[in-house]
Amino acid sequence: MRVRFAPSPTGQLHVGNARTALFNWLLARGHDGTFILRIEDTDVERSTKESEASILEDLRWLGLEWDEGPDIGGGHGPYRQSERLHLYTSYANELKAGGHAYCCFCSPQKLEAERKADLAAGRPPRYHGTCRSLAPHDVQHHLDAGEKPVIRFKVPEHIDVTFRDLVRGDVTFNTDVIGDFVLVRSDGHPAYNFAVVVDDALMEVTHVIRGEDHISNTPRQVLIYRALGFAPPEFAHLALVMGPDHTPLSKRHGATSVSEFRERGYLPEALGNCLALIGWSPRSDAASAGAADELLPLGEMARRFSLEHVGHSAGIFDPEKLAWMNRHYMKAASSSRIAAESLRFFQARGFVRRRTDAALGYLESILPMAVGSVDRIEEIPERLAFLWSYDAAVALARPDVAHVLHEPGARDVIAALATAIAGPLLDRDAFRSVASRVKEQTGQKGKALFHPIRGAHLPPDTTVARIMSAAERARAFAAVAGTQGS
RNA sequence: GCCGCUAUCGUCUAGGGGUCAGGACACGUGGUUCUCAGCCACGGGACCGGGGUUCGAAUCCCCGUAGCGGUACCA
Repeated sequence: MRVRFAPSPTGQLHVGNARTALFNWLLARGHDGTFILRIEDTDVERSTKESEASILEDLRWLGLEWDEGPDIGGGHGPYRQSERLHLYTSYANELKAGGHAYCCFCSPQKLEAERKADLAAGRPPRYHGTCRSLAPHDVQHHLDAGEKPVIRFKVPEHIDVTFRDLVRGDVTFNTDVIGDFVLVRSDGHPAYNFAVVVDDALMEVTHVIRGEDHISNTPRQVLIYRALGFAPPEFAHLALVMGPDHTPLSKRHGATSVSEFRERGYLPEALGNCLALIGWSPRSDAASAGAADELLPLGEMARRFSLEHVGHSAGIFDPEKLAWMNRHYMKAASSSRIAAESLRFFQARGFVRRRTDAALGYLESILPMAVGSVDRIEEIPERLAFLWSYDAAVALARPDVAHVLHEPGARDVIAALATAIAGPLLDRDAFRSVASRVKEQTGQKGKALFHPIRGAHLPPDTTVARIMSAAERARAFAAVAGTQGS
């Protein structure tokens, strides 16, 4: 089995594409197959080296290593379409010689006019075939005049083209709705449908797993396979990933690229796991299912992955579920790893100046206070900011704290706390006794008791009690109580 | 417009002619003397609509409807 992920380097790796890459990877790894990375950079206008580099980086970050690709080579290279131009030219000539393709000199303006006319008349807009049967000497005439032709594929008329889709079953299109499409652009670069076929055939790709947006391209590609005498691969089209409003996931919905998620402090295993679950379900035994069945490392997913269990309908990306998974994986990760990952965020906050063993060691020691109560690594410094400075006014200004302090009885608790706490520095046990004294005095318990206590602190952790001086605490709590009185 | 794909809780989904339609996230309630988180328990919550086939349809078929995709010298 040979599968490939073929991004075009025109921007950052989108999570939807990352999911496509993931499914390809899972299938290859689960079947002892080969995962190929191919760069589709035939759109010279939009392709950039920077995009290519960032896509490779993001794939590696996700743990989706490839066996053949532009940076590591392989037996079927080169792996950038821009380096395979001679191949497309050669096969285009073969197609022309075989009567499957022809030169077209129609101007973009003429084509656009035809399109509009078709639409206005309620016909499917398609190429009218003006140059389809141009005599050789006419072609030569245009060429001599310096015109740059495109090469079009001669689509057989009135036939059904059926291909098997491993996710959806047989899909049929009639060629009546397919006009003679462009194989090679006037600048000599191959168009997508042509390049994929040549590459997939030459790279001996056995399973083409890609987004559903390619489903209607597939009959064109099948036609090219046939004309070239190649056996088409198996196809599998994945339903797209949408935003909460059921429109394609885009910037409007927040983060959409893998690098954005990385920058925001998500762990790769969380993103990968979450993406895999959109459209794929590892479970088969519903009765014994539980959360643990969804929390799977890449290897385990690969072992269980199967296209038969891939859904047919579009899925909505759920940030809440990602957050849940990220919390899970942050807790599962070693504190040294989280320390290393969080360092840059502490640096951004100005809490840590440079990366030293001592700094890392310190972070590691304080991390447990935050991990488990934040969704993302990026939020950790915020959570631990009190270690660098404590300001009662700031604490009181927090919306969540203000809310807590308006709960019934909160004021009494704070007032009691302000007096009860004015003792020596608290340790865990001392804090406990203070808490129970306040409890007795106010008659509050549970949330009603601890919410205000925690609210008065910033951030919510007992460690504050050890770090703040008694004077600071008394002042802070008195300030809180005073606020309540006003 | 035309062609194609799709349709189970708010979301991701399991299932698939006879089930109490299962799970996860989120949500609600209670428990947990350090809130939040976590953990535990409990709870509310779904088969797009209409026909047909059948003893029986959420499941099969058809038609609608809706969403998405395509209809490029973008991929």
